[in-house]
Amino acid sequence: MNINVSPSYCFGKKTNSKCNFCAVKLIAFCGVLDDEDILNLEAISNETKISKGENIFNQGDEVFKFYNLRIGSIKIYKLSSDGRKQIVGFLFPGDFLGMSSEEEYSYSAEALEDTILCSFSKTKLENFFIQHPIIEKKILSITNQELSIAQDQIFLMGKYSAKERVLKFLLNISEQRRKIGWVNNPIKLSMTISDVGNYLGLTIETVSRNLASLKKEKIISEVGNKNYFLNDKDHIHKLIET
Amino acid sequence: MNINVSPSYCFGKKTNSKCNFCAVKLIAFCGVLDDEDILNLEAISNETKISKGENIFNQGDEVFKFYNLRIGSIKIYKLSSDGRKQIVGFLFPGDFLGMSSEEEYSYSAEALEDTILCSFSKTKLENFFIQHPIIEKKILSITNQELSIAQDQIFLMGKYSAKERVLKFLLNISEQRRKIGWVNNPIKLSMTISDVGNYLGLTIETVSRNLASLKKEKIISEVGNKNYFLNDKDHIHKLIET
DNA sequence: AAATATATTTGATTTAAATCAAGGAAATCA
DNA sequence: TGATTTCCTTGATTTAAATCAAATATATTT
Repeated sequence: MNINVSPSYCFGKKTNSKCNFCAVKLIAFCGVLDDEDILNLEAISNETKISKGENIFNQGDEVFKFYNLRIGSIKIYKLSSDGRKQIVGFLFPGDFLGMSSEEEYSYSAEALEDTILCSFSKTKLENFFIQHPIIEKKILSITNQELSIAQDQIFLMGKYSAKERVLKFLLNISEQRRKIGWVNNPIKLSMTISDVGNYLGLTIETVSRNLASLKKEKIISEVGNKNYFLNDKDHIHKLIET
Repeated sequence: MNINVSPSYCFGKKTNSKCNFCAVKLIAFCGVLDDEDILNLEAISNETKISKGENIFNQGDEVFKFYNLRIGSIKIYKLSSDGRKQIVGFLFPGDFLGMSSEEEYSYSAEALEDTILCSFSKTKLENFFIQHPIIEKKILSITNQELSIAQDQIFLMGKYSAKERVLKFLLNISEQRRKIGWVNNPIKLSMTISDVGNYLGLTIETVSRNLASLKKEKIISEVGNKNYFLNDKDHIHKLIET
């Protein structure tokens, strides 16, 4: 018996649970479970650590695992057979990762910084879904959210100018930080300008020039390297109609 | 008792079922249900007819209904507050429509031709999901497929030239026709060139010019108005790396 | 079937962003 | 700590696609 555990946290099995003290518990897919069920989920989860620049999985690999991002950030991208690469999303703490409509992952996932994930065997988590329909419902809701984000990105690439894209990107990152309860202004970017450009359908040079011009117009400030402050969010929101 | 029903189709309740004779049954979300469950689904479904140019619902409307497209085709699009419009997808027979991660529809849906849908009250269909987990699983799979299609579109808009976009669009339509068991070459387009351009992030003129140039190069032929024949699919697939 | 409206094509010109090029700043490595 | 690599910025030039413009074809209405 562990006598070092603070009595105030000592309620039955909860004591041994990492999940109940997890920083992303409330924002992640597992947040819909009660304390007992979360222990059952924890029983089938493992910790996976990925170093900056390493891939979690590659497009075309057979789907064996699903992941939940706990610490760090990830870019997901698609490759064409002639070597062109398109980043289709960035993932942050709390985000779920790895589900596909096919037997293979439809994109690759690379850590933008040293990253820690919860990993689940595909079959075990799918069985867990059957026992706990609430979590499958939550995954469906998350997938619909991702679809909506992807459709917004199609809008951006079809209708926004380079300057609007860059500004919208900064707003999106800021909004994402707010949602997970982080400081959302200024925002320190974990991805390179090259990644930002790739994601937005622009070249590095165009992103750099537009960031420079936004700084010149005092719409944003750079406070430390790749750390951007959005000076007047209301004004910025008016610049980008949604 | 209906004595006019052909005996060979006369197995219990199935007799009265429209669903069991539905042309899109096998490709639609309801195709995973057995004959008995499909009758239960039919009991909560209604037929909705929409004329060409009419909207099924609008972006921002509260979600009251889900739909399954039976006959016709639909464009789904997003509007920004300054009036810009971006088509984010086209839907065809068998496609499911109307689910959102929010309380409101995140896009508008307009019929490209006279269209017939099965409609379901949101709450009734969600209750049906609880009784029939297999169908919720199917909806999750469909949503993941849609996400993958949206990510492919992001790739197209970020990395493909105008000519590649137009050719890929024709290939996609052809592939979609094949999947639902229709003639997939030639393909008669139900959307305008303006819609195609909007969807691909191009102007009408650019689409028209590129179709003309593909015709000149004998890669495609136009056999009747907006009816395109893909002359050598193997060759075309080599032109567009995936 | 003619009249009107809508959709498409083709040409001339412009332009936003890409490409080419080179120097400077950060990050990583030895 | 200095060396090396990777990343970012800024300038000059090019280019693919947009825009502007007008004619033609198709669809819809009367």
